[in-house]
Amino acid sequence: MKISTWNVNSLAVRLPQVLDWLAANPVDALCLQELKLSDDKFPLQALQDAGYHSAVFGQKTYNGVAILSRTPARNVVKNIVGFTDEQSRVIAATLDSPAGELRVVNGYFVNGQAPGTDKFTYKMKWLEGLRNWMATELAAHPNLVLLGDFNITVDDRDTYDPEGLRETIHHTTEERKHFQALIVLGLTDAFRMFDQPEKSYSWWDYREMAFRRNRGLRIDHILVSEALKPKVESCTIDKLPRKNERPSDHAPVTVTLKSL
DNA sequence: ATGACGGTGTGGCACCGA
Repeated sequence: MKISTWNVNSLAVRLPQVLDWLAANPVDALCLQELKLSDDKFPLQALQDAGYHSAVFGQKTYNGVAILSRTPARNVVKNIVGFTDEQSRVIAATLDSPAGELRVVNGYFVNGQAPGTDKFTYKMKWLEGLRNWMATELAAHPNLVLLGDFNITVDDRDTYDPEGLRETIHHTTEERKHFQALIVLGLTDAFRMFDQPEKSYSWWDYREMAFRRNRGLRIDHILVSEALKPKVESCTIDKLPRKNERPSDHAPVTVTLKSL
């Protein structure tokens, strides 16, 4: 089973690229973030023609998440249970495979702007709400992946300038503590289960030729539960779509699970 | 460097992302 995450930065603009990518990478599920469109504008038919069901939690202009899957999603939950949120940032669903079921939690984590701002405070509260809810989700679903755009670098390997960006947004001790709180629940960063190329990133600024200079961050993550850990075969970042015309600023990340 | 680029919605720009 292959599950992917991709922040597409507007599905209206990126639909052709998503369809091309799915044709080349027929994954079992693709979790999207930053749809930037309301549910009525979601390209349900085009994705169905490509062989995918869609569970959608859209929002006009900002945010918006969806789970595309080969088999229909069950028990869909929108946003963090127990945390009131005006913004469409989380969608969870259960997917079936011949070998069992998989709970997929897809999140577009809060950006947070800068430490000390209201948006940073919102990010911290949001992360606390997510952690609390994930404890319950994990108890109910042993086979679980939490994936998406975390807007957090885990450590110095995840950033092109660990010194210069120390304690700036996506690099603060406070954000990383919240990430570790998810790890403590029994989740594992699938990407770091394997040897990876140095300077592996999943996001590059559109400005200053950041992609060509590989000045990026690894902020898109796939965390797997304890029960899934022995099944993880690989976890990779696909930089190819970032080389397209009109690319998203993020690259898709894919985990492969054996015997599921 | 309060910049850059690219998205949205609005309206000839402002706001936001990371």
